[in-house]
Amino acid sequence: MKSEPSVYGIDDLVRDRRTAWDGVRNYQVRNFMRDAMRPGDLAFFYHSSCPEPGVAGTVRIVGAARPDPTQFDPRSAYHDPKSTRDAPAWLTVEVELVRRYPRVVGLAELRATRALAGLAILRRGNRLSVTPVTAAEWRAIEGLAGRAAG
DNA sequence: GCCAACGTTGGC
DNA sequence: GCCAACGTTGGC
Repeated sequence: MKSEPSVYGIDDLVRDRRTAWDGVRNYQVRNFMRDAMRPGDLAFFYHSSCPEPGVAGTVRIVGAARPDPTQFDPRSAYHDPKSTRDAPAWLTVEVELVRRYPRVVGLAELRATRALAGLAILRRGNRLSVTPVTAAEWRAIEGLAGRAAG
């Protein structure tokens, strides 16, 4: 799950412990949250569009997808005037912090790891803010996170 | 700031 | 339904 740390980063989640993953305005990602994510599932927290892009930690999904309240809020940057409460266009899931990594596992390191050659987020042109991770990819990244940099 | 890539929009 | 224009994303 990608987020820009200048908007909401892992340190914000350390403070909040849990948060609504709101503001998703992409249909593929909405469907993924609705159909593929389940309470108890684990996910990586990825920092994007920042000086040090990479995996910053892990989170757990703690609730089923529900309508994203920000779509109804005219004051929100995520307001969607076309969406109605009868037929909400956008969903959010709740996540809680599992672990903040001692260091960010950087993009270059991810790319240099053979076990991550197929990682969705590394694919050219990938723009989805939520993408699937295989069990093997999960283990590989956790392994990198537990290792000293270099 | 640049650029590639992709999703969305809207005219036809 | 096609497709060009446009907006957004995200690494560099």
